[in-house]
Amino acid sequence: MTGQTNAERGREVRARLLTAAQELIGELGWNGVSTRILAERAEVRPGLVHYHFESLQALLRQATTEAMRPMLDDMAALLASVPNPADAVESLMAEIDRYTGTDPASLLFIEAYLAATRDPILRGQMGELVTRLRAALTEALSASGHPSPEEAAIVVMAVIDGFLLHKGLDPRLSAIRLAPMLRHLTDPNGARS
Amino acid sequence: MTGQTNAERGREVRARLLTAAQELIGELGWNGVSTRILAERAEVRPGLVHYHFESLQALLRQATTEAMRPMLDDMAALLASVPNPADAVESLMAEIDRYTGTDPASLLFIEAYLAATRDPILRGQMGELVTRLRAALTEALSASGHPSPEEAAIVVMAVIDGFLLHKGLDPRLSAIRLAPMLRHLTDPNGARS
DNA sequence: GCTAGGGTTGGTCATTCGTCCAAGACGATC
DNA sequence: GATCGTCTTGGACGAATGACCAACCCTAGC
Repeated sequence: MTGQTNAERGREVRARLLTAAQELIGELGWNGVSTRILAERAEVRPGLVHYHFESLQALLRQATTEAMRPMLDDMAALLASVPNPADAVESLMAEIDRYTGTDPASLLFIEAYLAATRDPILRGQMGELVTRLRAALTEALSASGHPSPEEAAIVVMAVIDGFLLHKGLDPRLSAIRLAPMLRHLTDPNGARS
Repeated sequence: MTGQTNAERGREVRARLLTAAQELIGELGWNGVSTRILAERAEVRPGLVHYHFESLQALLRQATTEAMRPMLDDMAALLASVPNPADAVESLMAEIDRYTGTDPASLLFIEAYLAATRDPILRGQMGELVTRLRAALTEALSASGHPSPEEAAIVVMAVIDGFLLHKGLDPRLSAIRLAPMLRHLTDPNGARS
């Protein structure tokens, strides 16, 4: 049918399985994703799962990190594109309002945090990603003259994930409404004791 | 052996199953708790699970709300016991440092948020509990003259859960270090734009 | 003393699970 | 056009799952 080579089809199956996993982790939960459901969503035979991946856990791990990395990289890029990190945080909050807290993308992140507490390998990979973004935010806050950049970075990152958690329970919550408070927190002139 | 009446033993079995569920949800994840593992932890025969509870989901729901309610009530009581809500928030942050983010108690909460996005009944019950605490915090902040009490309450609650999420990834994180920032956020004199 | 009813037991039911594997299919290389 | 390596298929394996049930135990109340 299509002029695909043998190896190309293999790569595509890999990709389909990974994106299917990214969707299903959010929809069914980390432990709710089975090899057969995964294969069905990817429109692939169940046997292929263990041909392309060492185990189901390994597949879920890879799907998670491959979903998180570009997202966090985008945030870091946003941070580097504006002179004042407080502006980056504000546009980040606006971005967050496009998620409901019950969509697969949001839930994938939360599920990943939980799975990381039970999977040392995943914990290492995620820890590196998250720590790197937090370090970038700390750096930016420090450069803008913030008196306690590391603490502010921790708070901002905690607010983002915690807010999504709560928005899943109450969809009426709005992130952009919190922007003034966070600006206050991240602005060098506002966070003095 | 013991002078237990028939109904007393039934009540005890119920209680044992509920506390076992509270432990296991955090240890294995919401979907990782099975009737047999649950019964084993509670030192009870597997058949009793479906005698005392309508379904496994119903058991997990009840275990979750019964664990959350006293915890949130304690927070509300702490809030009511001091004149300045900023003081309550600070001692709350000190309390949080007693959790590692990987202990069953912390993880039970996070798992519950996730499960609530897939179980409308649980969502309703948890939503009520969380909304009530947030309302109490909003009220207290408002009474202390905070310019935007609701937003500050949302941020504080998000920070708490989000911080636990991140602490699971990086145990070195310290909550009490964030106290000055949150005091700034919750103090009526510090949060003016 | 006897009976009614809540509590308990041990087991069964059909499904689903993760993992594995022999056999076949396919495209690239010589 | 034969051969090689990669990819794919369909099925199998033992183990675990949620739910259910008839039979049994025990105590409270008559």
